[in-house]
Amino acid sequence: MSFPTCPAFIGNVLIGNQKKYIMLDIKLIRENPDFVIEKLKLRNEDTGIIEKIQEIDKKRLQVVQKAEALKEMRNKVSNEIGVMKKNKQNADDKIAEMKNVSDEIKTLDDKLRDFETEIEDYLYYIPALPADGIPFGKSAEENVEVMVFGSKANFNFKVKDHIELSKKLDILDFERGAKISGSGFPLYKGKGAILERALINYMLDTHTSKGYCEVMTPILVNRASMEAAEKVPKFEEDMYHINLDDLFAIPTAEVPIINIHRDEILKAEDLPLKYCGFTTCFRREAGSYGKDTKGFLRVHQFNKVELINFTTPETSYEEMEKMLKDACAILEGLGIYYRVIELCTGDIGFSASKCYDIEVWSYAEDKWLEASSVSNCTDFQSRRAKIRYKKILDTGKTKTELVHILNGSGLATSRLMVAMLEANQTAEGSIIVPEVLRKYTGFDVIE
RNA sequence: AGAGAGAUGGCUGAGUGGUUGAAAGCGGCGGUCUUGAAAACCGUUGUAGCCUUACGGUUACCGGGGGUUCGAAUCCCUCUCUCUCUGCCA
Repeated sequence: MSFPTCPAFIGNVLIGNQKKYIMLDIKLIRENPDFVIEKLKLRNEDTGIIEKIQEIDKKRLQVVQKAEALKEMRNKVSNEIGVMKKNKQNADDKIAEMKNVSDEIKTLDDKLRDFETEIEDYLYYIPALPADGIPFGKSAEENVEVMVFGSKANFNFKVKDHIELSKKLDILDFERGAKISGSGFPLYKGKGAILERALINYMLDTHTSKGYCEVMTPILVNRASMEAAEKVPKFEEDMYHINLDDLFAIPTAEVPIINIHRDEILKAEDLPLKYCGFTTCFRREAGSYGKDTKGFLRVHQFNKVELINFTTPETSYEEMEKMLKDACAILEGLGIYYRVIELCTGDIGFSASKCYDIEVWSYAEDKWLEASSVSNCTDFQSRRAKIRYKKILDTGKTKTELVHILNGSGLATSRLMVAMLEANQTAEGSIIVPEVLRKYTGFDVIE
């Protein structure tokens, strides 16, 4: 999904959110602010927010120390009171004294909570720091093409777009989908529905054969899961939401799959932990205006196979390359002309440190369409979702450390369907089914 | 959906206001014994902050949040989840 760019820091305007969202490690800001500022500059972020955080953090620490010293006294004296009472001694003086101390502690704790909320509210607007070596750039125009697979086909007839093709073959019905639910809710029919099912099965079989554990997850999730996956409240208006039960329709399987291990400590020997899962995905696409809205190009409901990898910090970038290959393998199997681009610092998603996009060629639109996004979110999501693992140190001791989380679409069927229908059309307007799908469809051609 | 019961360390499970961060057992780790292993015995064994060069000290955590109290695993409120019975249902 696309993330809006981080809003600039403007005084207290952004403050006041009650929720707690720790995204960037406060320790990193505490210990190495220059590094953080340097990295944020690459993302064209206002870095004034860092100094503000440091300032509050200092005040916070003073309050913490004062409160803890008082608590130490309270604990000691309270124990003494207990002993005195046991010995039938009068402890009224001490109790009165401790009452005052307790009140003071309460005041300090309130203050502390305010500081922490304030810090977290600032942190909430700081995106993940870009990884080393990411191409610098301000916008999507400065993304870098990494590789191209295949070559553009030459058609000796005028190519039809996927809408025209599917209408003629009666495999997709956007009008009736709109009647049932609204625009952007496609209806698959006959061989169209079978082709969709074939694609999903082909993708799942391919991934599971490479060691991904297939999961079938809930597609309505609670608020806590959405928060852990960094989707809410920042993108709340992009979600379908069921008020009565406070449940969200997932925008991607990334949400439920990441939440499989929320608040868990994983075993080091289980990493990398790889999942693939098919789900239907729902996106309100609020504010996407009229851009790319034809047919399948932008829909509210679509099907997607998602790849998720929980791994160690040492191996996450290596694993990312593997995940990219796994996603590419699907397109290569289908014989689709595609390219991989590496997103520049100005275009990477909010929670990612590095991101590749896979784009498929649309002959009708005469342009590349984004079909997949493979991201390394490092510890950004795991910090909020509290997903850690026991790291075994050289000394033999263990240390609990945040895992790195990678996600990649492998892939969404809608854009893929656009590219596939267009690329496999014949002069007569029928569709040749790619070889790898035939064992799933049971037919070779749609005509 | 209604009625009842419950949620404690890696696991089982004690603990109902005062040195309880938490008995006991299991498991894990280290050791003694053994040619080796088992058994037995002895010791050790949670996480996260903060202070300290270190030794160490200290705070918080018994499902989540809030409250009462000098003091809460223990009392009160609230939320979530689990189990049993009843109802409904693909």
